Amino acid sequence: MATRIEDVAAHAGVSVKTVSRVLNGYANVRTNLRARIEASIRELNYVPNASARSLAGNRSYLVALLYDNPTAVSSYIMDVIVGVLQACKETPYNAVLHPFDAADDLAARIDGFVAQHRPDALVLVPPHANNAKLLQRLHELDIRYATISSKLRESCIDIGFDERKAAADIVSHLISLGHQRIGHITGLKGHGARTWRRSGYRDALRKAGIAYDESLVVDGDFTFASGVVAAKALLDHDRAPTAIFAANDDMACGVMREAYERGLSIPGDLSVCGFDGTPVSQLISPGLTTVRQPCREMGCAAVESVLQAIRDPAMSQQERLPYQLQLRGSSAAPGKS
Amino acid sequence: MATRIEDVAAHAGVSVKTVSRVLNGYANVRTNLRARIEASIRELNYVPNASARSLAGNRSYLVALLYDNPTAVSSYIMDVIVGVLQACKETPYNAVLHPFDAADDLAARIDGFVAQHRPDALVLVPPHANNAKLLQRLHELDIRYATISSKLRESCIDIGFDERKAAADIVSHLISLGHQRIGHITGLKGHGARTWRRSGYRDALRKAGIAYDESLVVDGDFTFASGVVAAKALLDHDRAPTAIFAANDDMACGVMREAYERGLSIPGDLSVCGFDGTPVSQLISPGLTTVRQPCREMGCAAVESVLQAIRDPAMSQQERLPYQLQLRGSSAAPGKS
DNA sequence: CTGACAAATGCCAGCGATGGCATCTTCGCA
DNA sequence: TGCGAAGATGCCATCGCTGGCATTTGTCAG
Repeated sequence: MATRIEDVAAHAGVSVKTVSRVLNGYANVRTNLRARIEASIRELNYVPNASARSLAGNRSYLVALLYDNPTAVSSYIMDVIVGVLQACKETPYNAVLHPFDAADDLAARIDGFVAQHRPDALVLVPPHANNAKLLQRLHELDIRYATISSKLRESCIDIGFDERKAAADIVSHLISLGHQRIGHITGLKGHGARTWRRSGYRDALRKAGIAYDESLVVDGDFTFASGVVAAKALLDHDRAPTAIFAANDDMACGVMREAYERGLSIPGDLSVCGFDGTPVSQLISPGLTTVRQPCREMGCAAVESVLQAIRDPAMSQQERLPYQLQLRGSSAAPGKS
Repeated sequence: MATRIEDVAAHAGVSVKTVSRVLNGYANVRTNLRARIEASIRELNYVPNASARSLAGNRSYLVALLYDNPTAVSSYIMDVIVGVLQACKETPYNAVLHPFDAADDLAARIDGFVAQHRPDALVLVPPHANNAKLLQRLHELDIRYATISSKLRESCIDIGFDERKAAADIVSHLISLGHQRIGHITGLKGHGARTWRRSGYRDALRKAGIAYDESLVVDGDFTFASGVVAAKALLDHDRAPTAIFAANDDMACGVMREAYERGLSIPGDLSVCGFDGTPVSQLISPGLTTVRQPCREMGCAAVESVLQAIRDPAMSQQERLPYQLQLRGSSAAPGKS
């Protein structure tokens, strides 16, 4: 039914093996022959059969993206996915998405997944990227992988950005506007992001010589609802902050909701900053000041690095991508309407 | 390296073929044998190699999701993706995402894709779902597919929901609140969604006996920016509407932005409704009244139907899924603060 | 108990590509 | 001009599994 390599070989008058060489980019094919074969390929509209290739070559041309939370894909993951797909587009590799429930014993389930699909490489995002047992197992299985995280672990391929500094930057922005009492809503316990962003918050205060006030730091869990609850607490404070830095955009929206309910004007009565740069940050009014995480770029870079590592197995690489402060209407000098 | 079917056969003391029968769910295997083989499979942690299976069986166990707009995955697509992945999880099938630029000549490019991956089924979302040339080519190639659209074409598998009625419902909601002058911002020309939603808008007006006023209908293109522009036009109208129904949530956010800039209160001075039920509709303040499209459910249903059609090739099926009106703070009786 | 038929099981080829090795060219240099 | 090495090309086995058909086992009526 479809064209096979054999057809191409016959059409070009060469052996199957030579066509295979051209397909796989081997050097030792005479220039004119290569041209003839390439012409035949185009003419016959030949595309190699992925299954046969994978079976014979013991390569799958598959890059698997493992992520958590199969029921609600965050815009974070979405953006990473876009980057991954984009990076694959330029290569013979294809992406497979695989939601893996973090609750499961991943280290055990990964074997089945690998046996079935034999991906040539994996890309892991948090929290899997920080699952030591999983990484351990991947080493045992000798599978190349890239992690996307801000940990920047050595001896692996790890793509990230400087979350701590980004958080510090955004808080410094608030300080430069004149804010002295700045509240912070943290992320979910156990997530690296929680720690990095809170550390950045403290860094900025320290740098500005502002005393750290523990009562201005409230636990959140990255959800909108937790942002609302935390905002209530902060706004009920007897010396309420004039600005709030939420550890992500959803919680910042929660703060804006609570401000709305109380009739507080933003940024007149309260400045609000988020983190992530999700679509909502642009759509909400006023626009939300935030940090855009380079999600797409990280997805892209992860795939590129890990594919490069297939060619040069010795490679290990840590890469920090640039982030962007996005200053919008939700932050302004305190007390200004 | 990994376990093969041969190992399982040896372990269970049967032929490879019999193991294959068990794997593929053939009926004619004696019960005790089947149990023994299943035990061996579990014990050895055996998972069939997908490439070999696909090559030998001329089936790929792949469902491909074709979508447009590779640079910015909309939350619509993302939700469909979640549904598709979810539906695959229960089956031996896997999903492959394939962004296809609508600008390209799809009907031509599809051949290469099919030759390479031999997906057993395709799922198409708009605008590809309405690309007649593409569908034609798929018929020629004899590839099963499901479309997700509200067109509900006969003789195909088509999953959708009643967009027109949903739009009418939401406008009726505004009317029931007491609004008489209701503006509408349309979707992008050429999109079915534009037509259906506008028709629903007219249906609701007609049903309520409100004259259709063309000057209250302004072109948009589904983007936030176009929402802002359209809102300016409507609010500058010498008899400005008291409510605006935007054909999607992003444009509704644009309306809210323009209201914010003008110091208009929502819903006090202006009620706003969107369409889609994207995450932003919950995060924004006040919450946006909208229609939640059953995206995830549609993705799920599309896969289920098309896989069913593989078993029963004669099947064709149209399914309309329920949508949900989500009434939130952005809509209220006119003139009420 | 036997024969005939149905059900269960096994054997072997083949899916479409690549890898290893054998063979054939080409080319440089004595 | 001839020879050897390097480079180009081809042949055949093989990857792990399923399909078709042959063979074995089981069942039941006569």
